[in-house]
Amino acid sequence: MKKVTMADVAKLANVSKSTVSQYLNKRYEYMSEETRKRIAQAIEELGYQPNVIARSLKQKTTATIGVIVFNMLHMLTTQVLHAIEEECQKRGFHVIICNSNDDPEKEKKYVNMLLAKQVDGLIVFPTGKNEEVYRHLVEERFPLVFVDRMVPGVEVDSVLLDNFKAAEMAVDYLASHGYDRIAIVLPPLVAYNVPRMERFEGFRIAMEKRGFVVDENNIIAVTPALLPDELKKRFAKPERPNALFAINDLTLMGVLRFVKETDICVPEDLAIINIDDVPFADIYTPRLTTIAQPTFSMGKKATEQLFVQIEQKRKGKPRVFRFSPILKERTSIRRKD
Amino acid sequence: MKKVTMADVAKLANVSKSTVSQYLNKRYEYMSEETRKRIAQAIEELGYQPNVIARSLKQKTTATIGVIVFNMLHMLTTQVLHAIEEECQKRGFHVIICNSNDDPEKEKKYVNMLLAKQVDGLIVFPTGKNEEVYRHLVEERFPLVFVDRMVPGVEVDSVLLDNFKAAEMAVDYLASHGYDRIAIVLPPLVAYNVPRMERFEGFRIAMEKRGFVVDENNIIAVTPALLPDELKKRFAKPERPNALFAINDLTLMGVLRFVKETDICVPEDLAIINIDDVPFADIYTPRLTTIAQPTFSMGKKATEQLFVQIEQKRKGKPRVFRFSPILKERTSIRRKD
DNA sequence: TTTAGTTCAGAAAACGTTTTCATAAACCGG
DNA sequence: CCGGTTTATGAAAACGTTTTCTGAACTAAA
Repeated sequence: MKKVTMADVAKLANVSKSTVSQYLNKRYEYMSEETRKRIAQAIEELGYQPNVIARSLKQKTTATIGVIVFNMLHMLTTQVLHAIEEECQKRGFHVIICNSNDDPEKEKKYVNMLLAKQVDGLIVFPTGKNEEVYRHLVEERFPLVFVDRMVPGVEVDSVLLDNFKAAEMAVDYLASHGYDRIAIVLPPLVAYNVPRMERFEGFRIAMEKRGFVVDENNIIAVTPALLPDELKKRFAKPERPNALFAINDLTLMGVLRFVKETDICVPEDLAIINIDDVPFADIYTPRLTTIAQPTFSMGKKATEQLFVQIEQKRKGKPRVFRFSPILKERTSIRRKD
Repeated sequence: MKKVTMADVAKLANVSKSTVSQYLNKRYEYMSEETRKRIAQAIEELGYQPNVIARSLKQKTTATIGVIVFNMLHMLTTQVLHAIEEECQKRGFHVIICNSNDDPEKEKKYVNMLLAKQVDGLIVFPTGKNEEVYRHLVEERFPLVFVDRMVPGVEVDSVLLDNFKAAEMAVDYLASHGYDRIAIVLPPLVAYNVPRMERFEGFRIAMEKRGFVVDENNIIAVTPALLPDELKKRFAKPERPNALFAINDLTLMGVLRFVKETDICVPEDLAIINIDDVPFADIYTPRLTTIAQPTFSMGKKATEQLFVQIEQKRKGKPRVFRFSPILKERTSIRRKD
């Protein structure tokens, strides 16, 4: 479709391409009112639109960043993405979004494709299983920030929830409301999933600090799909927990499904708290007390941090930004007397 | 960071750039085993990665499409986006995602920026208020498909829910379960929002077909935030509805909030059905009967259709693809005797 | 030996910008 | 009227590819 180029404009306006280029870049210093008019007119007349690709080639900058996420359907992702888009929009940047689907191979492929496409920076929700790839990026001092997860051996600016605090918050809130048999429910622990580990560790430590013992039986680490059954098994055993701490929204769903399939009353028989605010928290019965992540701030921060890297080729040591979780007090926990 | 170019490879391999280019494009026809080896070796040694921007400039194609959505946080958007990404991934294409936030000005700006960036096609969840922009695109025969909404005066391939059928489905399901005072709840009607209009029209027609009269009082058209109050007002009046049809997930939230704030029992006092499946439908009490959109298929179709346009510069008349809604029978409606 | 294909590979011209540098024209004070 | 500034513009070389064309070297047929 688009055919008209700068040369056409130049011809019509009776000036050289250089002059048109100057005009477009608003370098009006030494340009007569007259020429300016003629160029404006020519552009108008031809409906000229500069070709950004050509400009990119010359300038070695594309005003585009890449974002690779490991799960597009996750609420957290959506919300952080939203903030990233908004921040980029402000700066006239575009966002290419890629879904690694938690597959390291795909993630690797995407990193390379995006580099080939000359993106100016990368925000990654890392699978965690591509150490060499990440490391290569930092060696090349390529602008990069991690979100949600971080990767142990790799030093990169990272934006994360303060997972310890979140877990501690959960335990404290439950304990201070009189609950004493707290179980944690989470997907199986794996080393490369840092937040998961941290939440679990935070839980353990907070429990100990409170003088609670963490019964093996009260660590319910199983993939979400199997959760309802696993919980039923647990509740068939003695010393039932009277509170459940679900490590994220997905496990919360498992917990709620379990609750629904049994005749357990929340919060009378069982208190529930979880990390990740969910859209239905307010309309569920009982209203769900949750520990929200400040997703919007996190996305904003990640983008800002990426831009400081882009602008001033990385100065000091990479930093890890920990965001404070936010307790949303509702009614799935009630003072126990 | 990246410095090594085709010229470097050529030098090291002792061949010309042209030959390297041939190699990269796998045009091995007239290339000696020997040269091939040397080039491969040189590429390996230098860690060469082709610059896609340069290629794009020459080839006038970027292997990138743009997607402009009017609401990034909407579930439908997320899911369709997911499908789009997946389809593009298969074809080695990238997706630039832009959020117009239902602001026509932003949408227009984005269209132009994406064109300037030479994307190969555009999938738009249109605001509906940019007729000239859309029209310009179709005049230029630029590959374009609309999703979710369509735009009356503009002929473009569009992927939509069969909204009439969805509304009819709701009415029929309610009616066949013995409900006779059905109210529709929706945001205020506006002409540029086609699905909203269609759902409303579908509702009216289905009601008439069933011999129901649609009482003015049973058209609750108000912005979601005000819904709970508006519903309370309605329920203070006589001839209360015994069933509510919420036109989408957002209005459903309003309805549920209302329910929660009163002592109305679902489904005993009031049946609820809505368009858009929601993630908590299964764990809510009662489990929510919904009319789901086949979001994944819709995203897939949109992408496929875009690619037929990209490949064979649009042949016949644009088509509108209507996707059948899917009734998810749960328990927020129960046979009324 | 010449001729006519083959096989291979390089030179050079695009693609549409930006940017540097040169220089023409106009002005200006003495 | 003359050098020196200032003001305004253009020529041309990049940027890193792809692609077309040309031609060298080799082979096989005449």
